[in-house]
Amino acid sequence: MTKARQERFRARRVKANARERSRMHGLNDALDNLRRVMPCYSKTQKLSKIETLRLARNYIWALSEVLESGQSPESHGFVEMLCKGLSQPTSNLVAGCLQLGASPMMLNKQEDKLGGPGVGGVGGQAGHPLSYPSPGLPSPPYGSLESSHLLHMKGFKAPVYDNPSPNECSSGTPPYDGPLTPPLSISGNFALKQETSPHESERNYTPHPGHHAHYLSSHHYPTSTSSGLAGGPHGLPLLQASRYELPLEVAFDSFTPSHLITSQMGTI
DNA sequence: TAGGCCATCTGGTCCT
DNA sequence: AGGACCAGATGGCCTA
Repeated sequence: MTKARQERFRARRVKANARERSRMHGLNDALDNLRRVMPCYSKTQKLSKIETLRLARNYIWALSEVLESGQSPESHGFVEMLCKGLSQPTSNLVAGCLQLGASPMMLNKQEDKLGGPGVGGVGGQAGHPLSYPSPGLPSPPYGSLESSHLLHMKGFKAPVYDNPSPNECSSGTPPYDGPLTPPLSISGNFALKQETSPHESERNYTPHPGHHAHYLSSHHYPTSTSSGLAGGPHGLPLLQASRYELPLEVAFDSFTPSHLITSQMGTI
């Protein structure tokens, strides 16, 4: 191999690396967008990639069940569906989000709220990273489900998977054995216009950057006094922020489960 | 220190 | 040839 050829090869490799980085950044941006529409989203306490995908699958599945069977999204079954196959920390996180007031995580949210910019409130949709196809419709279920749609569940118990099946996967989360295909297509609900990540154009290559986000894992489990689900930091989408900023009464009044259903029905 | 999670690099494969 | 996609390897960061 001549030196010139070696240089060409090297240049090609460098170019390919840059493309690969860019591709993975795009993938991560998409994953981040997915995180934002999950029932429990926090910029500072991110779900891991795998847990995000699992929760997303469960979320679609659970919403489909709600639509098909008329089951209340406040039901225990709904929460169980959401938590199916998730790791225990994530299950507890989801359950904690859905319990709101009683949850230690919500206390953390409250703490974060105090340190936040104070944005939010009803009608904060304009700041949401996703634009809605029908501005006149009630808020989409995502972003408010965990607080408003299950907020007043009384006596709700978090489904904790203490005894995962023997064939659980290496990450410590049990394999999902439920139906993989939702009983009803709700793809329309997710046909949302994507916006380009604000960081996309300004992202520069930094080899092995430090990790700034905390991912939910067994180590980051929010029962720890120091961690927890922090919410409502600067830059939170308004709708997202509203979940943390709204007084509970407002959240109750504004986003009832029936709103969820009608919103869902309206978009189909 | 171990384990989990991540970003990046790299070579292989497939497609245009 | 070059780009997209994929999976394995590697090493860093973080927490218990």
